[in-house]
Amino acid sequence: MGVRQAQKQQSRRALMDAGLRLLEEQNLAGLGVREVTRAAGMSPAGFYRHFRDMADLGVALVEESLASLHVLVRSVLEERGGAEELIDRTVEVIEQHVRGNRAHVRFLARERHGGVRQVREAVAAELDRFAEEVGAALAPQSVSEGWSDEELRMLAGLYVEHMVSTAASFLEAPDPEAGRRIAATARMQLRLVSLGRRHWKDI
Amino acid sequence: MGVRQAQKQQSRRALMDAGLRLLEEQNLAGLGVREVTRAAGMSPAGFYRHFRDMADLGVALVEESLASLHVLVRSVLEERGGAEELIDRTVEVIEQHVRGNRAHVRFLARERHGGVRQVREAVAAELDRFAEEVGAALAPQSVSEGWSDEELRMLAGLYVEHMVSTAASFLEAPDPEAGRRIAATARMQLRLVSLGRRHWKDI
DNA sequence: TGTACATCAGTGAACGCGCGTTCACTGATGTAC
DNA sequence: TGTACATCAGTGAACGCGCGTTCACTGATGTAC
Repeated sequence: MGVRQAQKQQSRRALMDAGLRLLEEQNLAGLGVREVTRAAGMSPAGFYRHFRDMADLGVALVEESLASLHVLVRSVLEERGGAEELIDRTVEVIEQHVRGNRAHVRFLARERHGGVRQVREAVAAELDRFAEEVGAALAPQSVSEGWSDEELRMLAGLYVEHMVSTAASFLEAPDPEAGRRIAATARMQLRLVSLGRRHWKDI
Repeated sequence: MGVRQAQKQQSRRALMDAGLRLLEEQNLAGLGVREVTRAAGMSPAGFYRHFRDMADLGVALVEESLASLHVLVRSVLEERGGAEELIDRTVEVIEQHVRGNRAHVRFLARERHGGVRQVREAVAAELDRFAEEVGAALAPQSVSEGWSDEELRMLAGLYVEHMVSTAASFLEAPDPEAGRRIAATARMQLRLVSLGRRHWKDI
C-alpha cells in the first residue's frame, strides 16, 4: 500500500474515531459532518472523500463494532469446561469486552433501535448471525439431544439477548461495586437458563 | 377546569402527539422545536408555553409511555392460572400492547439507550420499579419458597428484560407471520425460564 | 347581568448562527518513459 | 536517476437554508365588583 493510500486510511480512521467518541454522548442522527471533521482535524469538505453521508459512516462503525463482538462470541463458544466454569467465563468475557470497547458497545446499544434505518438493519442482521452461530455451537452438545432447530434457535436467541442486555448494563455501572452486582446477577440468570435447558425434555 | 386550561391541555397533547409521531422515524436528539410545532399546527414560539426544551417534552413522553406499560405489567401480575396459561397470556398481552401503542413502545426502545441523559435515566428508573414490582409478585408464589431477595430480583430482572426485548421484536415484525414466530419463541423462552425456576432449589 | 381590568396562550417577525454541500484549487504522491 | 504529466486527498470560500430563541403584541378567557 502506497503512502497516499496509507494517509487516506489514517484520515478515515481519524473520522471514525472522532465519530465514535462523539457518539458516546449523542445519537448518530444528531451528529453533524462539520462536528466530526472538526473533531478529526479536517476541513468539512474532506469528509466526502471517505463517506457519502453520516449514515454511511454509521454503517462503517457498525461493521467495526460487530467484528470485535464477533471475536468475543467465537472465543466463548470455543471454550470447553463444566457448565459453571463456562458461565463464569462468559460473564467475565462480556465484562472485559465492555471495559475494552466502551465506545463500540455504547454505539451498538444506542443505534440498535436508533433513528437510522440502515444502521438498525445492519445491527439486527448481525445479531441474527450471532444467534445462528450460537445455535450451531449448542447443537452438538449432549444437553441438546432431541432439540429441534426451532428450539435451538429460541435458546440461542435467549443467550444473545442476554449478552446484549448484560453488556448494556455493564456500560451503565457507575462503580466497580455495581459491576460486581451486575456480573453476579448475569451469572445467576445464565445458571437458571442452563437449568431450564437441562430439564426441557423432561416432559 | 376552565376553558383556557382545557385549551392549553389540548395544545400540549397536540405537541406530544406530534412528537410521538415524528419520533417513530428519528431520535429525540434530532427532533426540532420548529418541526414539532409545525406538525402540531402551532407557531414555534408557542412551544415554550408548554416545555422548557425538547428534553423536557421527552421526559413527559417517557412518563406517559411508562404509565401505559405499568398498567400492562400490573394486569399480567394479577392474573391467576396454571404456568402454561400465564405464559400464553403474558405474550398475548405484550403483543396487544405493542399493537395498540406502537409509537410509545418504539419511543421507549429508541430512547432507552438514546442520546438524552434525562430520558435514559427516567426509563431506567421506571424499569427498575417494574422489576421490583414483579419481584414482589413472585415472592409469595410457592415456587419461590426459600428464594432470597437477590434471587427474586435476578428472576424479576430476567422477566422484565425479556418483556422489553419481546416488545421490541414485535415492533420490527414485518408481517403477521413474523409476529406469530416471535410469539412462539417468546412463549418457549418463558417456558424454559419457568422450568429453570422450578429446579433452582434442586441443589 | 354588565363593566372594567388582569391574565396569559398563542402569534409573527426578527436575530444571529451553524449547518450540509459544491466548487475550483493546491500540492504531495504515483506513474510512464 | 531524472523528467513530465496524471491523480486525487484535502482545502477554503461560498451558497442558501432552517434552526432555537426573544420580543412586543393580540385577543379570548377569567375575575372582581
